[in-house]
Amino acid sequence: MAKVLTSKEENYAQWYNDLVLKSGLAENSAVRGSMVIKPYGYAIWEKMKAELDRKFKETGHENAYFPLFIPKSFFSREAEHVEGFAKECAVVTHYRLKTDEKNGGLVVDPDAKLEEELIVRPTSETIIWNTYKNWVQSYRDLPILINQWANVVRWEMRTRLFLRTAEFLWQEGHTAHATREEAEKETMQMLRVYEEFAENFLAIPVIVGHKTESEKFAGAVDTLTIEALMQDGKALQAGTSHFLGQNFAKAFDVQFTNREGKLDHVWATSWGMTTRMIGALIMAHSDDNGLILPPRVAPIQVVIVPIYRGADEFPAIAEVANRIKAQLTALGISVKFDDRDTQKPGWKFAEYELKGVPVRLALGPRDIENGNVELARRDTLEKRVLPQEGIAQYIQELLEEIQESIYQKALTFRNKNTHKVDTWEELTDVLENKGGFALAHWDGTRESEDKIKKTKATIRCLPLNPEDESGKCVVSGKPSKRRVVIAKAY
RNA sequence: CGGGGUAUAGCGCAGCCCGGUAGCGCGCGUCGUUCGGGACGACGAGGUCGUGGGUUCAAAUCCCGCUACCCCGACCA
Repeated sequence: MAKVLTSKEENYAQWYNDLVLKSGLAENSAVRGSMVIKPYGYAIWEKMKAELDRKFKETGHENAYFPLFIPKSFFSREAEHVEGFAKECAVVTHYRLKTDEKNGGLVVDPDAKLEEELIVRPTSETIIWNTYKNWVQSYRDLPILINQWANVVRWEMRTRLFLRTAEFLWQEGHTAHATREEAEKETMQMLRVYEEFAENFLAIPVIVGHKTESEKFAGAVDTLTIEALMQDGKALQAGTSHFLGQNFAKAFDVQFTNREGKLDHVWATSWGMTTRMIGALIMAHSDDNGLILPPRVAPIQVVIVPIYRGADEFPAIAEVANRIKAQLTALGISVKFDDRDTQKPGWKFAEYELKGVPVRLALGPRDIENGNVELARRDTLEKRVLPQEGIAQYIQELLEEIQESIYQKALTFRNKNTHKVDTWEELTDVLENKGGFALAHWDGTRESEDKIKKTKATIRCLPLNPEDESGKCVVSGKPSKRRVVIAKAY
């Protein structure tokens, strides 16, 4: 088969880019740093949304929608928050265009300058807290448990499809609580939601933990993260959950009367997951033949490809194909019978491999004669000829097996690429030569962290539930009680 | 914002050094043979060579300006 992708061994970044374009997930748009998410890519996003949304509802949350534009003054109320986002904001300064009388064409009408500039939201904490202020008077109004599905804009210098685009889609949860404990519990609960989603739905094993002081979200007291390992040995932050303390409540003056009749500021959290997760999905599982999608997130779980010579051979094949399709559909499995006569079987095989469809069935005259069907697994590329009888049931179980097998493969990869290191030399060896996660002792100081950052790697997280183990910081040699995760990251 | 590069058909590129009226592969259309791993043949359609100026009998090609995009840094979900 003619390779359409660059090999990932040869050039991982090129492989990734090729794969996104050729599998039909997305393409670069005419707008700098933005992308067009094509129907197939969007279908994956919709499946992710549906699953997460279900989990959010289960945990008591509701969806709402807040404005795209945020007045600049809102933005500047929380000092760290401004600091963190100021350098990457798109700003609306005017509201009208006019015809240029000298040269023709359109120009911004200087008379239409806004009194106060509007920021295109890079995240919605400020506009939301400005709104919540009016919703909260008493402890009886709490908690507020709201999520929003939206687009946000961050004017990044360099962009990459799905991983870092100027505009991206995400969900952002923003909750308000009467007590610190409750807000902390919420932060942890949502982190666990993401963890479960990544591992069980996307089959991506993740390490959960706290960000360091310097890596946490601008304006947060504590940032929790899920960190995934990609096949090139780089880490990817795949979801975050922040405990915001009373920072935003104080900045936006959100107070309530508690049970004791005293005024207090509310406690806040925010948490988010983005279309970057699609990038993670691609880089965690796929190979040189294309995407490998875990069945739970695959928009098409089974494709049926007919093989026939003359048009007279087709009806008998179509009859069996449609029967199998109906049986699978009845089991809740999404099936496509690709009966186009404009592409040939070999072309279709390659195309669905590129698109990562977990199971492919091929039906030809030979199979019709023998009552068989050829089944091919995308993840292992293994092919088997099986009886048509009972095939739907078999596939239902097989899809579960594939889901698990993809997860196990990713887990094995991560374990193989996670190295305990005890000296600076061992750390730099992992970062420069081996790739993957380095587990190292760190003394907890900013100085040591900065020294680690000089290697272009970062402390990805301080894992939850670490094994207590005393050791010495790989930078300073000072005593440390536990290991942290260090890696180069996207 | 610093360094480098690119702009020629829907996509990927050659042509530029050495000026002479635009080419290749893929894709696309029609017809025929094919169809169990990205088929083959024949014919055909498709380009103001990013943009503005200059040099010249003549500019995709040489010179100057502008714009956009890409890559490497700093920043980031």
